[in-house]
Amino acid sequence: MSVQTAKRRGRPRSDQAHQAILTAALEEVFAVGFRALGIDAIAAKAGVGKATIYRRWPNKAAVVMDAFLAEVGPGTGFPPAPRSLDRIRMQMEAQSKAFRSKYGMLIKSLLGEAQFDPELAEAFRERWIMPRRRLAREVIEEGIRQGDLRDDIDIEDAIDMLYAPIYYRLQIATGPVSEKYVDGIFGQVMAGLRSREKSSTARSKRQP
Amino acid sequence: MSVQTAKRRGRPRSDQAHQAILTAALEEVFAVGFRALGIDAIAAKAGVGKATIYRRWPNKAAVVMDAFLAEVGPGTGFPPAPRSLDRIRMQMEAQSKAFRSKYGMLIKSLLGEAQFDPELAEAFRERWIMPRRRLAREVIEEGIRQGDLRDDIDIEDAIDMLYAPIYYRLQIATGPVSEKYVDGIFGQVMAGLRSREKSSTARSKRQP
Amino acid sequence: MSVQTAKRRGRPRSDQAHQAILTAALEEVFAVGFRALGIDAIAAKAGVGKATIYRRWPNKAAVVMDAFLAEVGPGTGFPPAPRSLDRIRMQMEAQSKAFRSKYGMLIKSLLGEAQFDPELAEAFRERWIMPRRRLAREVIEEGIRQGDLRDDIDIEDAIDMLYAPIYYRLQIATGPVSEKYVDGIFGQVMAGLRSREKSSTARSKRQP
Amino acid sequence: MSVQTAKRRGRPRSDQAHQAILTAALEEVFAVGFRALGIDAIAAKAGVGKATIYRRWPNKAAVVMDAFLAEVGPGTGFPPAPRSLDRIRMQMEAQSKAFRSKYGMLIKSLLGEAQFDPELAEAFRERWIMPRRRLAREVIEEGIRQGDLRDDIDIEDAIDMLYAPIYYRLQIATGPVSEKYVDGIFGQVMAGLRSREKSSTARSKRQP
DNA sequence: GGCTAAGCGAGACGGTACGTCTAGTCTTGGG
DNA sequence: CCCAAGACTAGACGTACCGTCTCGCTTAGCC
Repeated sequence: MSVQTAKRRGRPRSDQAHQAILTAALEEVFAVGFRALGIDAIAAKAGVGKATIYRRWPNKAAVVMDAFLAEVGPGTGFPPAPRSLDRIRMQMEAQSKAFRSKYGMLIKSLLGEAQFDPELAEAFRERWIMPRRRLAREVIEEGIRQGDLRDDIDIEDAIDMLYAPIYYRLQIATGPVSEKYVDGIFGQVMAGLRSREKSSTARSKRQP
Repeated sequence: MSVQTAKRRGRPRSDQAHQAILTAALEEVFAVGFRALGIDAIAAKAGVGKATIYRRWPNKAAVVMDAFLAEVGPGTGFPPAPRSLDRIRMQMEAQSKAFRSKYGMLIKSLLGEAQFDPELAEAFRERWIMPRRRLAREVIEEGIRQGDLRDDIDIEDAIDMLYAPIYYRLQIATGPVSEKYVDGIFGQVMAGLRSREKSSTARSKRQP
Repeated sequence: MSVQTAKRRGRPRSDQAHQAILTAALEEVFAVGFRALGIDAIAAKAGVGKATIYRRWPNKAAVVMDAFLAEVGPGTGFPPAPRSLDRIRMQMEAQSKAFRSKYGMLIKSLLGEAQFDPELAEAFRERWIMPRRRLAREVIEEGIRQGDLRDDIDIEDAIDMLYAPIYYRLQIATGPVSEKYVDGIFGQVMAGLRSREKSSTARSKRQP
Repeated sequence: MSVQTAKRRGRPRSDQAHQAILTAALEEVFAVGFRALGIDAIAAKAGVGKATIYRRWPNKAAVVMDAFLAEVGPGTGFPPAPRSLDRIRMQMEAQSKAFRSKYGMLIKSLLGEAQFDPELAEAFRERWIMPRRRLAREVIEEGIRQGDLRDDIDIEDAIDMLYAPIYYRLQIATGPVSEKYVDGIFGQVMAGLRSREKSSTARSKRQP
């Protein structure tokens, strides 16, 4: 509120240029890959001076990060499901599906690059990882309230167990991030998190 | 057979240069970080021509990979423990301890870089990840034989659930890779993998 | 006629801004030199928008040219002297003195820049060089009338011989533009221009 | 002699690249002019990396200076003439002819640029100006020995009077650097430098 | 002992991207 | 129509690093 109240003087920044840059960045990164991507190429394709890019972002990783988030949106909401456990599984499957798509390469690249760029790392964490973790946390808390999950579990740890393997496979490629894999992880983790009294019902869902 | 048997003609490669390069690479990478590291700097510090490096490694990532592995050794063996579950936990704790040390940054960097370099990715997988997975697999199989773990679990998935969170936190830094964290993950995962029977009928599991 | 008579519409140009720009330009050029001088810096120091500068001058050279001329005035008139030859010498010495002052650098810079900028070259010639040449021409013509100088000399060539060496030394620095130097040039050139007859028959020269 | 005795180690600099750069620089400067000339263009045309240029010259002016001198050679020697005065005139005419050629623009540019670049200024003075001044000095001294010129003249001043006007016209363009102009200057200056006893002979040479 | 092959340190090479800079133009809201 | 502010396109600049190459030299095995 207070930040922009003092009306900025001078020519305002062009939203059109902003959008053109993000679009060009995304096209380029899909065309040539993250490493081969050059700021000059983005500027040329966007019909923009390099200075206009550097005025807004510190480096190409930040541009691509913004372009990526502008494309995939803030949080890929989930349709409600009767069983909260189903919602978790659906969430994981949606995530893994994104990883298998062309955006998987982008996430790989951004996470890889983030290992060398603390600011990018923070942006990746706060703008990509955390929104999804918060979603997951809500669903898990709902599962606890519904009695499907034990009430003594560590939710953060639970989220890690569910989602870390997906990132692990994306990055290390010990195997595909297939739907089958995700279901397997989900099932095994749930075996440890599920309430004793309901375990028979829950278990039968996927393998009747 | 023929490669090394037929004594190479000409001047043999200098082991001294080899070692100097690895040492210099490690010192440099700790001094300035992986990204800022340059082949020229390694060559200069090692008192070696650049060509001597390129004759042996394709790029700096490969050099650092070798230097790293030469330093940390092949597999950090584990002292046997009476309970196989204890061995798994000890193994995880040892791994996380390495991640917290100065080598954590190296692993972060190598895994990050591997996202852009398929050859490095394969080297990282085959020379760092897989040896440790094989170790883990042995211990888990032992746990199954001892009846501590159910015999219907997917061992690969189990390894992922145990170790992926450690890499996840190393890279995404949603929290520290502390001993407490590792124990928490271990406990929750084991809650789902452990045999229901109190390990008394362990021997009978393989012949139902 | 129409340009200024028909009262310009809209807000009139600010004389204050005009002066601020010239002052700022001169200060800057003395502070950082002509090459390092930037339009942005002038605008900032003058508290003026860049457009206000470009609305009045085509480039920085023109600004500095104007600032320079506004400072040194149109023509540095000379006090009359009994002997016209003395007036020429005095004029040369005054010129060389200006060259040794801080304005020398400005003249050097403007003349240097003029080699790349035809408009600046013309401005420099018409507004700096020519007024001084005309002054010199008058004095020489007076010398001829007085019989001190031969009446068959080429006045333009004479001016060149007298003044060119000063510019030559300013630019090429084969030696200082000292008073002694100027006197030497004056003396040698005069040796060739002076009337053979000891100025007694001066009046008779125009009717041979 | 001593400088290069300690045989340089490493790969020697390529004379071929050196030559290609100078040739390209000259072609480019004639094609687009000094100001519009870019290091990138030279590098591209020469088939050379930019670093190779910057390794040898500090900036484009230095490159063009070298290219220019390599083209016009060290000193444009003069054919001997019976009369030393004739040799001076011939020398001046040769110089002015060069100024009228395509090299005139180069000299203009280099001298203009030299006003902003002390190193270039020194190079221009020592490698272009001074060799020609030394030639002129020799001829003038010969003229004195032969008795054509007075023996009390200041030779440096005499050279300035003869040559400065040519540079003056080149730069300020108060008129063309024509042969007629040069002859005029020569004549008038000589009128002041010539020995009295021989003046009748010398004068009749050009206007019999 | 001479020959040939390969390795060695040094450092120049072509190439490419970077991020900075300046110029000159354009777009705001306000006078 | 002018003003200050500041964003805009365009493109040169000089740096840095990469991975290759070319020197003269050294170190080995083989003839």
